[in-house]
Amino acid sequence: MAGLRGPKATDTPTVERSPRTERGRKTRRTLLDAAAVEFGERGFHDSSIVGITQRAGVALGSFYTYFESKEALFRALVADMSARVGDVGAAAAGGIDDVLEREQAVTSAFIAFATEHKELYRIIDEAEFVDPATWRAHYENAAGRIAARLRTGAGNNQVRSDVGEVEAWALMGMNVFLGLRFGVWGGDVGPEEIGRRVAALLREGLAR
Amino acid sequence: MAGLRGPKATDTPTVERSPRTERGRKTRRTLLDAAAVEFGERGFHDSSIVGITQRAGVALGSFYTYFESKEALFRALVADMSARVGDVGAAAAGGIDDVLEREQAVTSAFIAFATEHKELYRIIDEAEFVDPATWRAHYENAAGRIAARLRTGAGNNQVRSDVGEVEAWALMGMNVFLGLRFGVWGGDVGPEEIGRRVAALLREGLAR
Amino acid sequence: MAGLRGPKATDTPTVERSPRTERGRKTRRTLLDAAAVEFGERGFHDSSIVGITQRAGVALGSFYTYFESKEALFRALVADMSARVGDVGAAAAGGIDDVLEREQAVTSAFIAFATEHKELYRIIDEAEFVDPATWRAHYENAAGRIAARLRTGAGNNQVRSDVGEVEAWALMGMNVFLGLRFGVWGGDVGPEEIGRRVAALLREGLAR
Amino acid sequence: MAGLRGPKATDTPTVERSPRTERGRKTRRTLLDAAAVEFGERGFHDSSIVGITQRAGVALGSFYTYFESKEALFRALVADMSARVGDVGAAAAGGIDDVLEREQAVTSAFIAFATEHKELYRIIDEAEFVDPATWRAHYENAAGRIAARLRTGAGNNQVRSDVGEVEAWALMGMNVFLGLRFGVWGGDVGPEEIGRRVAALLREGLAR
DNA sequence: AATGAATGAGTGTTCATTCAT
DNA sequence: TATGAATGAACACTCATTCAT
Repeated sequence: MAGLRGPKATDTPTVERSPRTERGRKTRRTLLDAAAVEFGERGFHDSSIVGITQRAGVALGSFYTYFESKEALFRALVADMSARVGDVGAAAAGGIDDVLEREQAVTSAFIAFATEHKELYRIIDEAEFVDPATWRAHYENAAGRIAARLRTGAGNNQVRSDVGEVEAWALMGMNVFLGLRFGVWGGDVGPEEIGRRVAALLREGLAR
Repeated sequence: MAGLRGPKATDTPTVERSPRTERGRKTRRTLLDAAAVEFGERGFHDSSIVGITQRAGVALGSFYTYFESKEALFRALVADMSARVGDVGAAAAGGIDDVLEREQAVTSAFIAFATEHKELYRIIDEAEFVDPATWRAHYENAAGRIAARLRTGAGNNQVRSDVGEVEAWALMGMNVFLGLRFGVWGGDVGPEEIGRRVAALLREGLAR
Repeated sequence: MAGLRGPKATDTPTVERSPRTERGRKTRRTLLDAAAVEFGERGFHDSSIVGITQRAGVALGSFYTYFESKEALFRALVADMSARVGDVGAAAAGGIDDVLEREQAVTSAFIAFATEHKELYRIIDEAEFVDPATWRAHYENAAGRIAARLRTGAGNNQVRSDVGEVEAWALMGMNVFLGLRFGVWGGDVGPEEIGRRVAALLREGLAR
Repeated sequence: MAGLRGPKATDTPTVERSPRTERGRKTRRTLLDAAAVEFGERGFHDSSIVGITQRAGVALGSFYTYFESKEALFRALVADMSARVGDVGAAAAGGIDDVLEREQAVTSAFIAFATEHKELYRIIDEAEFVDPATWRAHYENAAGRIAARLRTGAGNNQVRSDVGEVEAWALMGMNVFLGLRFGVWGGDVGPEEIGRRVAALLREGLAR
């Protein structure tokens, strides 16, 4: 990422900055949580390290004991969020055999998660600009997981045999936008209802 | 938006600084085009006015003859993109009576447009952070147009009578993500095929 | 040079920052002079850009209109000083045929120059740490010029035929240290007298 | 020296923090050696306490058990180097009665020492900026020792009676620059040969 | 309209030093 | 003595914006 301010970077090899004591682990966690709030509220560029450390009740300099840079912190947060979203989906899907029921459960769970974590979108979305590679990987992985779930169904003769990557991306797009509209922004339609409607769409389309 | 730099910001409401002469109109256009490229390549924050004016072959100071601020320029670009996307949809939909055929045409047209304008997403997506109100309005409008199109169909008894906002957002999500995956990123599936598959999904769902 | 503070450097290619207007040229000169004083008084690391611009009566940001970095400014200054020392020597040597008379003139002129420009040593000496390549080149060039002058004499049978690089460096060392002791630090022995004594040493050694 | 960072600096006069145990003495030595390498490689300002303690395999905090500050450590190193250079000269001069033979021996020994200790110059030279008083004292002492040696010769009628401080500084300058050029930088002329040539210069000058 | 020099608030990062354990 | 987490002052550098010409 270009355009950062300040003088040259040193050649010093990047040393792992993992805390060695329990106290250290706690401080690192505090910083991560404060950062999630700050980034969620103000976005990456309008967030500042001072702001984050003040929120965390930690000295400015302590930040660099735990993270290499503002970007590195952001990346850590994106990875965290990405993994949590994946977990939510996996948990919701677990143990359901019917493809469409399964997707209904995943959609509902995801909407619920977005409702609870309004900062999710601000962080994942901004990764497009701050850490494009990770951002792209996030969606490719998610689409891959959806495709895999659908394929399981295809093997079982539950969905049309030509269902593939296009449908996976379509389904992901639905979930993401419904999560934005009815999760993050809020509204009168709840996660359950959204799940049901997506499932209906997948089951029979929109046609009368 | 916080975090702006530089001398006092005026509170004067943004009046379009419209050029009076032909030469002026040309300069303004040059700047807009340069900005689209710069923002598309580097994002809002890593783009600079100097960069844009250099690309445009215009003196730094001249920028402020045409735009009130960096943000104002960005807003102009977002509005432009947003309108063009709307136009593309309207043009594609025009004159088609069958709901699903119509959506198929819109999807194909949109994917084709995204393929041609890779900077589209970088600009619309970043509006979430630079100009959230406009960004939200962009999607609300788009969803509204989709809902209206579907409703036309509902009135005609072509789609289920309970199809509403949820389905509109779902459809918009599909289009957006398919445009990203198969338009911007590129791939072996063309706009026509994508349109056909979305239409199939809308027509009969995924179930066998 | 490692260890500078601040974020990453941009990839932006180094554009020449030469002033295009007369006003600009004047500002650049003001900055250079202020820098010579600041670096001379406090050394490179304890000098600050704010300090330099304040001395120059110029805004902080203006600095970067003329110099790429603190280091670049320092390099410019070293080059300037180095060239001036060379000029002083050349001017003093010009037109004198006798080798030893010539060196006497150079030594006197150099001591006088050092007396007038106390910041000379602080700047050249610190280049060893800030810009080692230039620093080394400075001395290699100076030694080369001395060797050339002596060789002229050797060709004329004025000095021993085995006089070479070793003697050039020895002579340079004398001049530098005498310039420090009797020029910069000051004292009761003037440039003329120093020149005479060095010439005496070169003419007949120290032996009785 | 200005520009120090970190929490309040004590004004307590520098008391040597001498280790009480054998283990402590060893740690202190390790730190000194690591510092000589680090300062030699990177210079004072680009060296860091973390870097030094890491090289030494010692915890950061332990540093302050042995040295009051980064500067105090540097001063200790300068003093050490300065003393060693003096010892080398004294050892080389010991027992030689003839003035010029004696200086020849000193020069050769010094060049050899510089060849072996490339960090010598980086440390002494940087003292000009970090600890100017010590730096000046170092050269004044060295010049004083040379003057004393020459005076012994003058008393013995071996050198001209007017030989004094100027000649001492001239000789010191030769040695220092020859040590840099042929010792630290290296080259094809060895210490012995350098000594011989300096002696020749002192004995009869350069004139044919 | 055009030019480009001038302005200065803002911020990421470094690192010597302190201190609780 | 040893450890390593915590502290915060200091500073180089960026760039949107203004303004004299």
